[in-house]
Amino acid sequence: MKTPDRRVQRTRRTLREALLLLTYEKGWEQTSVQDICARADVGRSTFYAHFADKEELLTSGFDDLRSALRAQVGQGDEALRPPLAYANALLEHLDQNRRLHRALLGERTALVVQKHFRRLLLEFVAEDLAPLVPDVRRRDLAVRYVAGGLYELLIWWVDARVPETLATVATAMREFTRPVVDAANAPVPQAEASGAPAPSCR
Amino acid sequence: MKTPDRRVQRTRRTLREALLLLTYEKGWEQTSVQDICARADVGRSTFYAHFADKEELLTSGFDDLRSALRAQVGQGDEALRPPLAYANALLEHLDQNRRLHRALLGERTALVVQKHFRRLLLEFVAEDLAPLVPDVRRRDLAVRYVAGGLYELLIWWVDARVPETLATVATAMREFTRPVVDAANAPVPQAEASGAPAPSCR
Amino acid sequence: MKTPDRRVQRTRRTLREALLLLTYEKGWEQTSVQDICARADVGRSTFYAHFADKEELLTSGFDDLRSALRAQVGQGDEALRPPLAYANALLEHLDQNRRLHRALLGERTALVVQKHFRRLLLEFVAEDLAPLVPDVRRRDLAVRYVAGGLYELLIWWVDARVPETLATVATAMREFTRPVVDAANAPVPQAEASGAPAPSCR
Amino acid sequence: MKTPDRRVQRTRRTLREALLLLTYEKGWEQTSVQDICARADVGRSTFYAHFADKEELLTSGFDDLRSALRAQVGQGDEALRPPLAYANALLEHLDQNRRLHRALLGERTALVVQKHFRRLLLEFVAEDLAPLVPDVRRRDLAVRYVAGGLYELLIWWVDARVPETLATVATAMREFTRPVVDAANAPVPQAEASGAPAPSCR
DNA sequence: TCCTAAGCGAGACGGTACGTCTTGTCTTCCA
DNA sequence: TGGAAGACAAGACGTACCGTCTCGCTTAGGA
Repeated sequence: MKTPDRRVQRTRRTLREALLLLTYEKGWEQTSVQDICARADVGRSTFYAHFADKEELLTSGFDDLRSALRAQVGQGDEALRPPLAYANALLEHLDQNRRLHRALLGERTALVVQKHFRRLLLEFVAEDLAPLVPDVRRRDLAVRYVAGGLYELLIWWVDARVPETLATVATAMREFTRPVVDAANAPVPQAEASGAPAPSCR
Repeated sequence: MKTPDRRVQRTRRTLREALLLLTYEKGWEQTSVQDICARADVGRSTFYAHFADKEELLTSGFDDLRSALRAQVGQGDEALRPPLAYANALLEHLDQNRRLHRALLGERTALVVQKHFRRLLLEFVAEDLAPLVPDVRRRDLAVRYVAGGLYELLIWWVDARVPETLATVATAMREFTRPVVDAANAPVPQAEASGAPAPSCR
Repeated sequence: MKTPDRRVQRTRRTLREALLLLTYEKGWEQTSVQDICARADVGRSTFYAHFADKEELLTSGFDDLRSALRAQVGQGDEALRPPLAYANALLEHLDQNRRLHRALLGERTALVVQKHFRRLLLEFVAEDLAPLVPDVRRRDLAVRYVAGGLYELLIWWVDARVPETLATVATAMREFTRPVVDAANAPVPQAEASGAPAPSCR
Repeated sequence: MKTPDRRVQRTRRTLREALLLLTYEKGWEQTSVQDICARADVGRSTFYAHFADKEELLTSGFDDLRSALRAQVGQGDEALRPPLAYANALLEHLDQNRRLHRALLGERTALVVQKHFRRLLLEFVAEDLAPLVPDVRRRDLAVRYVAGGLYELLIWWVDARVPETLATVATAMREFTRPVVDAANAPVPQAEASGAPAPSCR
């Protein structure tokens, strides 16, 4: 059994905080390991003793959101659980830490952060659609589309100067997603059926 | 009237080619200005005489795609033009230069490239929805959602090891987008109306 | 036979003036060819059409002083001409262009300029001592010593914030030099005769 | 109290040696920081971690000569100590490292090196004359003259292809200097007293 | 008076060095 | 003995000059 060694924990925590603070201040890419260490008052070699990258440092603290959302989804029967159950929780989380997330997801963000967040969304959406769209290939397409739509919606909302209300966005997320799911379940049309007579109910 | 000076054009073109080639080979971030110059057989100072960054070099050549697509949209009456008119052109373009675009948009890409591509999509989708969704705020939401969906679909397709056929993706793009547009035009429900009486045809 | 073409003369003159002005303002080393051309309003390629270096540009204009002084020495019989005949002329010249010479000879100067000036002095002193010190080897030593002494005296005077009067320096130059000449003509002591019985009058 | 860390010392020493060697080989100005680092097998960034310039590197090692000479002067009573006590030590030092000093002081040298060396001489001569010439202004003049004379003599000797013997130069230094000191103490003549009756003993 | 050779500006280009910055490894010291 | 401090190599960055060159315009000076 290994010793926790409080110093180690303290060091890691301090580094994480410094990273977030600096990312918020200057953007992810402009934040160097040197900066982080300076801010955290930690030797640079110490940093590398704990993490290989600043990316790894970020990753190390990224699971919090994931598990928080996971809790929101609940443990009810999968089939009965409504899709986008996590939507409000997610929006509230973003809303509360808007400044931080703006730094992490906004215009100046780095790939790494996006990657994690997008992967998170893909994962959740995939779970959502799993019971709803039986055809795997259709589902795959839909999952991408929906996850992408949600992602764009979210970062736009987070980064907006005067954002829409939380409720508006939550509603839009659901309203837009539902028909996509329906479309994914509709029979594949032969061609791009030109002037479809009644496209509303399809 | 200023003289074009063919040397300048040649230099810039050579540099652009080198950039794409190297990005394809090693990824955007791993490609240094030095590499580009070496490959293009151009002095490093010459590079900086033309571009401030490798990013600027990229940007400078990014308008080709934009205008190519713009051409596809055609000049027909805006109201009659079908949405996503550019979809097939775009997909074909991506398909033909799949290797290059995989480098530019795939997993290892840099933010910069994504930013440009996403901006491009947002722009086109915005034009598409402008005549279709009168309410500005609803349209804004929908534009984001659709653009995000398309983006995710596209990069997934480009990066996939065994991708779906072009037709499949094109169809999906249209099938998923149409009902979102419809939803954007539907009257806003009061709340997340739980048991909606007749939510379309579902 | 070639024609002078006044433009050439004008260009060279303008460049020389710009060089001096800039050297005065920023020091020799800090003055780039670019600066000179900009100041002279002359194309950089034109500069290189005339001179290989900024050093060559300097050198090209350095003979004026030399010939001016040469004129002062006069054409009288060499044996009768007093040593340091040029001293006052030199001092007056330095005094009149003190600001410029401070730039050229002062603390921030470049080697090149020093080299020229010191060579000039060596030359003149050598001519002075030629008729006065018959022994060649002794003369050589003395020439160096005297030239060095004069040089140091001059640049100190030129660079001094509150310089001595011209007359004081001129007198010192002569007073210090005369006994050195005498010493050069004195019989060489055998060794550094420690307790020299009668080392002159000291 | 801080620890010396031998690596630091080693690095600095290696760099100094490389600098001298290269200056000897190619001249000061032609020696780039890159060269020095390559020769010393030291990273270029390491160089800049220690010194701001190659000039600073030179300066940092310039005190050795100064203190060596200082040691030669001894600590005897100042009044009794003979002037130019350091002359032989200096000449011997130059003689032994003639090749190096030829590089540092000879024709191709840079200002910086000259500056340091001339300052050194001025300093020592000033100390010599302090007890010998009471009048400050006269002394100042004499100090410059003598230091300049010595400097010119020395660099000429160092750079000569077939130099005079050390003894010859040492003797000349003393023989030339002594009467200058005398002259500095003589009453200032009203004019350039033409044919001084007994200039020998003045 | 023409017209031809030159002087000239503008500026592209390759090249070299600079001093700064960041990264990740490795060594040394200290608690 | 393991963590903190920091020396170090490697190498990219963007800037500043350099000296060479090519291109056209203009402007003498000789025909």
